[in-house]
Amino acid sequence: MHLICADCSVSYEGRGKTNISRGVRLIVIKGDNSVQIHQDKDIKPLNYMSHSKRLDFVTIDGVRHLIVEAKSETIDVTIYDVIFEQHLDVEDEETLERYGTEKQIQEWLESSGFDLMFHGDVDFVMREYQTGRGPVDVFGYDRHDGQACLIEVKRVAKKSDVFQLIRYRSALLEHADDSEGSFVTTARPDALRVECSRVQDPHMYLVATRFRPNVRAECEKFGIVALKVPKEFRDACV
Amino acid sequence: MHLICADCSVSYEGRGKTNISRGVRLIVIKGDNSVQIHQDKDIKPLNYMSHSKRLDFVTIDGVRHLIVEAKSETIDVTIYDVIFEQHLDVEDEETLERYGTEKQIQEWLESSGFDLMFHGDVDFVMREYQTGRGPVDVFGYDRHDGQACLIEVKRVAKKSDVFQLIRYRSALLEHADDSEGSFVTTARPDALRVECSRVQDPHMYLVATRFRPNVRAECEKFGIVALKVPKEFRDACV
DNA sequence: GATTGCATCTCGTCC
DNA sequence: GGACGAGGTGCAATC
Repeated sequence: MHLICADCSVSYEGRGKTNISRGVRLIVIKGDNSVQIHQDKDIKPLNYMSHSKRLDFVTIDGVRHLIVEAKSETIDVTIYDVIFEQHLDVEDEETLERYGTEKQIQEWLESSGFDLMFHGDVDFVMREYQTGRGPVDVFGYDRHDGQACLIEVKRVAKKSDVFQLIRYRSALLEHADDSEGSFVTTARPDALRVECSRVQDPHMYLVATRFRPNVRAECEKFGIVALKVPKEFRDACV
Repeated sequence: MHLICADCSVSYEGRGKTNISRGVRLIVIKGDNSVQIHQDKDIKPLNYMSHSKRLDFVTIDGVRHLIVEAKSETIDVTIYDVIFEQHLDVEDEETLERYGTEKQIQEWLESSGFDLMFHGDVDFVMREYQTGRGPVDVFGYDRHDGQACLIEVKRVAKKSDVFQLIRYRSALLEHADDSEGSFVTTARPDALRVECSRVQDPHMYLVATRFRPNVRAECEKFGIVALKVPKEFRDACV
């Protein structure tokens, strides 16, 4: 890792186009050739480049430049004065362990949380079921009336997730008109089938650890059941 | 700005939950009390905190900890060994100037680009018109048939933008059923009106500097006109 | 290599 | 302070 604190100006051109005039910033050049230029505030760097092809220090008209180039992108750092410079040996093979992600909620539902979540009313069928207008996170069916259950899983539920569920529902109904036989089978050895004739009014569920304000109300408006992930999940996440 | 290169382990709990075991990393503490912990790869920090309320170095059982706390979030950095430490005076008031943003495309359309973009077929009415299911970026009306024009502006057009336009269209049609008089007026001094009776089949436009693959095809399927922002805009962006 | 969708998204902006 | 949406989003998983 190469740290430079310098009085510099930066210009970028590529996917977008930016300029910053002269100022003192921290330049971090990492072992993977990624570069980031930080101000003394915010998490995000002012400028950056993740997969640079070239990385050169050149001198133009007696002024030092750091030129970072990638496929169709360039950063030009004009370095007027170096205040501090340091090379560091930062060896670290560890990877971040995450808990409580959306994927883990889905896995927990599939492996053990389903009955707790739906009180035994819904059977798990499969994940990532293709509705015809994008895949719904979890597909189930109702034990009582045999209706299809569209279950969207989110860490934080937003209003747009409500609309997404509605889109899935209408796509499913369109699909039901077209096809003759039954939905879904491959995911389970027992070839659980949901008869098309019974997919007249798919149930919709929005499962999340947190609901943004108004989202529960929005759910109610469209007949979507909003369910909070119980603490049993969090406990299962070590 | 406070830089520490240290052998450390990090645990975070709050919005999510993460752990990283021992390794050598760079810790950056900025003047706004934000903290980030970097490996020697990637742009994004391994862990971070943007608006911390407290920031303490404490010693527990002879081991130094950096505790960073925000409202319902905590990072605990266990510091086993400091390899390098430095305080830097990074003063920089400059802000990033961006060019070619979505907002700038909208402004360019409104101020001068509209006729170039729509060949004089569409009149500009207003920006951020409320369709009833979210605001469309630009609202216009067709000079020839008087139909409402829903114009979505994107830097990069994705498939979901197509669906968004369709949602706006159906919301507009619902709205047209409900109301009696006319749409929109306040934005222009000449009180340009679009009669409800004429909003039977709103035109849809997707304006972007770049289209993801398949998006143009998707537009065609739903009768949306896909328009590329001309180079005149980029020239106007200095 | 291109695409898709999550994220402790971050960050501005507008209410 | 919350909500909403853009982003040079970054990044991993998937095809």
